[in-house]
Amino acid sequence: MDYAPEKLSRRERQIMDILFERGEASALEVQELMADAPGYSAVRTMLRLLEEKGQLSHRTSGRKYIYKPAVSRATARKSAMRKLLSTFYENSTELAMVSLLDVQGKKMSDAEYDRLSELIAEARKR
Amino acid sequence: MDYAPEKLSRRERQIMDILFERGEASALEVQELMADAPGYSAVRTMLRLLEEKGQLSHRTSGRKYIYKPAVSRATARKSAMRKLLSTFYENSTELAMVSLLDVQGKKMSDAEYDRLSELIAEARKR
DNA sequence: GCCTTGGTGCTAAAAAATTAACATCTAGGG
DNA sequence: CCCTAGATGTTAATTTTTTAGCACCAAGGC
Repeated sequence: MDYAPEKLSRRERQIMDILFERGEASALEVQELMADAPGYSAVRTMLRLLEEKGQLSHRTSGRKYIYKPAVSRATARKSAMRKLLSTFYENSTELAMVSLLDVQGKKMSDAEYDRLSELIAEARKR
Repeated sequence: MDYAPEKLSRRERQIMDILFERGEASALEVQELMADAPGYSAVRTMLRLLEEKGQLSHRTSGRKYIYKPAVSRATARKSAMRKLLSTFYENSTELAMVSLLDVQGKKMSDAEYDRLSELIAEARKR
C-alpha cells in the first residue's frame, strides 16, 4: 500500500504532514503547529473528516483525542521519497544524493561522513 | 527565495509537479499528464491563475502557450528536499540516505555505487 | 452539589477551488 | 475567399473545502 497525498486538499495535507512529523497529536497541538492556523473548530472538523476517509485514527487520552496517521511512517516515507525522485530528480539516485548532501547548508562531521559511506557499502553488498 | 507549495491548492500543486518534472508543457500536455484529469477548460483556467499568482510564466510557440515554473528547478528541489527531511526524517541526512538507497527497489550497478561514494568524498573535502 | 474549564458532536454558513460553457481569434487548406 | 480546426479569453455555475458557532458532556475544585 502507499500513501497518496495527491488526493488530499491543502489543509488536509498540511495536517497529515504535521502528524507524520510529530508522530501523533491532539487537535490543539495540531492547531498550534499549523502555519496560518485556522480556528480550533476548523482543525477538529478536518481531523474528523480525515479519520472518516481512513487517513487517521485516534485513541483517547483522558478526555482528549490523540490522532495519528493510519499509514506507517515507513510507508509514507517511501511514497514521499519516490514522488520526490520522480518529480525533481528524473528518478536519479545520484542527483538526489547531491541535493541531500548539500541541503543542510552546513558541513557534517567526519564521523557522519563515515557513516554515510558505510551505508553505501552495505547497500552494495546486499 | 524558496518555493512554497503548501500555499497551493490540490490541483495547482498537481500541475506544478508536472511542470517541474517535465520542464515545460502546453495546456493540452499538462492535461494529458494529469491523473484524474479534468476538462481542458479547467486545466487552462488553473494555468492562468497560477500565472497570475506568479508561479508560472509562458512563452508562445506558434499559437500555443508553453508554460514553465517561475522558480528554477534547483530552488524547488532544495525546498522540496528540505521539506521531505523535516517531515519524514527528523532532519537526519543519514535516515534519508537509507531510504534513498532502498527506494528504487532494485540494486544499482557497482559503477553507480562508486559514484555515490565519490559524491560523499567530495562533500567531505569541501 | 454546582460551577467552570476544556474537551467533543453536529450543523450550517462562507470562501475557495474546480469545472464547464461559450465567445473570439487566427492560420491554413480547398 | 471562406470555412474549419485549434487555440485563447472570459464568465458563471457547481462542488468542495474551510470555517465558525453552538449544544452537550465529563472531570475537578470549591
